[in-house]
Amino acid sequence: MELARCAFSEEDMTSEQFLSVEVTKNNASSLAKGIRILVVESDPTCLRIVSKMLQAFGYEVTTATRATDALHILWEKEDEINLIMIETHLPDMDQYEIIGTVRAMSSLPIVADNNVSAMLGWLYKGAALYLMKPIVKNDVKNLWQLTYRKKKKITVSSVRSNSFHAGLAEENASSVTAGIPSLLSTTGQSDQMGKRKELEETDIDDEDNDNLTVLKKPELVWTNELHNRFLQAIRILGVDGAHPKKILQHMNVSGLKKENVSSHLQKYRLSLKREQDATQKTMIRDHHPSLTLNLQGGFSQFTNPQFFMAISQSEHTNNIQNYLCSPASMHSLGSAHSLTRVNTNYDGMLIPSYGQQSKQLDRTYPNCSHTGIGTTNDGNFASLGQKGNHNVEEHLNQGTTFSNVGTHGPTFLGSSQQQLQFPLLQPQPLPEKEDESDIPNIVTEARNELLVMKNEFLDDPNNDLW
DNA sequence: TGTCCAATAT
DNA sequence: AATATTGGAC
Repeated sequence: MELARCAFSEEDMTSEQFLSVEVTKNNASSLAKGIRILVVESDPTCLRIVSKMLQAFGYEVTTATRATDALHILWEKEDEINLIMIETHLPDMDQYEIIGTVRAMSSLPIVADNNVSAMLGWLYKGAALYLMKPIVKNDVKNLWQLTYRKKKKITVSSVRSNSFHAGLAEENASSVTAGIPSLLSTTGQSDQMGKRKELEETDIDDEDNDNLTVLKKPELVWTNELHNRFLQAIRILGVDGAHPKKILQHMNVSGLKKENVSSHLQKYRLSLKREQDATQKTMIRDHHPSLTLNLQGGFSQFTNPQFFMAISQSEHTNNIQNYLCSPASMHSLGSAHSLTRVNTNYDGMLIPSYGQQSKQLDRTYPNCSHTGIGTTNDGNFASLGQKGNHNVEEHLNQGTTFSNVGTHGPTFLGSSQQQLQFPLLQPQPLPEKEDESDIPNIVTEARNELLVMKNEFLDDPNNDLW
């Protein structure tokens, strides 16, 4: 199940077991989708292994076993390729000749691999990244990031799994990150850990050593606000008509995806069923089988502890957690994602709202709503389809229809970071100016940065996840 | 094609 | 436990 380590070393190469590893889609990163890598590798077995490894992450692969083939492919269809991965010592061409040629033909990022001997030379000649054999999965996991930097100068970076961090840290520091130190300290442990780990882990297989938080997008948290909307939608649609798509529409929450609803719905139905069963048993036991019916069409969910529970403290905590933990760590390659922002809102929310009484919570919401950074203003982003890339918090659209339903002002969607800003559907009287003045420059900076980043990073239509 | 949903993965 | 993802049925 687990994607096995793939290796180039001689021992490993002979072990066919690597080739029999089952690759499931769960292993694949959606970020890698649509990215085609030209793999140039003289050893067929290596080629096979690497291809498989790449594909496991969702990359598309084009292969070549000779330098000449590679050049040919590059010549013919460079536009279909997003990245070149190339063995440094190909039999049919001098190593520096080939990188020189490739570099001259194309500006695609080059990832080289082999032993340490050629590393400096290749980096100097323009390789974006140098991987040491044996290559492990983490080496390859985030290659997609390189493809988003076409327009930038190629940063020299090197070696092994940590290479992403190593090479790119500088850039980060210089640009965006600088303004927002506090945040990074929360999220960006990886930079500091780097050196320590390097010493200890050296060559040991780094299992799932995910410093690369990068790929993980925070889970949606079904806050009570969200859940209430969900319930309300079901109430309106009726139990039978309540399908994910419609529920989604009725909930009218920006950034919420159908999958989110589906998943929640599944859980919801389970809970319904559980309760139904329970009641049935009770009835049977009590010899009142006829009463069983009521539950089906009714709103029995309200009696279910899981789904009824109106308010809990957890919501606030979750929101906050999502914020602080969310991948500011994107630092690996892009500058942009370091922008996670901290708002006075959240600080404010954090402390007081933890009371056990529900009413208190209600009161805290209005606060958030106007302190909140709320919306992303650029409508452009909607065009990104499902993958918005905002670091800007999103808030619930205030459903005009349901505003009476226990909703007290806008709520922030838990996993704001990579959520798309859907066009706002309802009147949104935002005191934007107020917001901006409340929030220090950081936010403004962040917004600007966001724009920059949008161009650099998000322009790519293949961008799948953010 | 897209939606839905049960099963399964994380 | 909660949420996300997958793959098959429609």
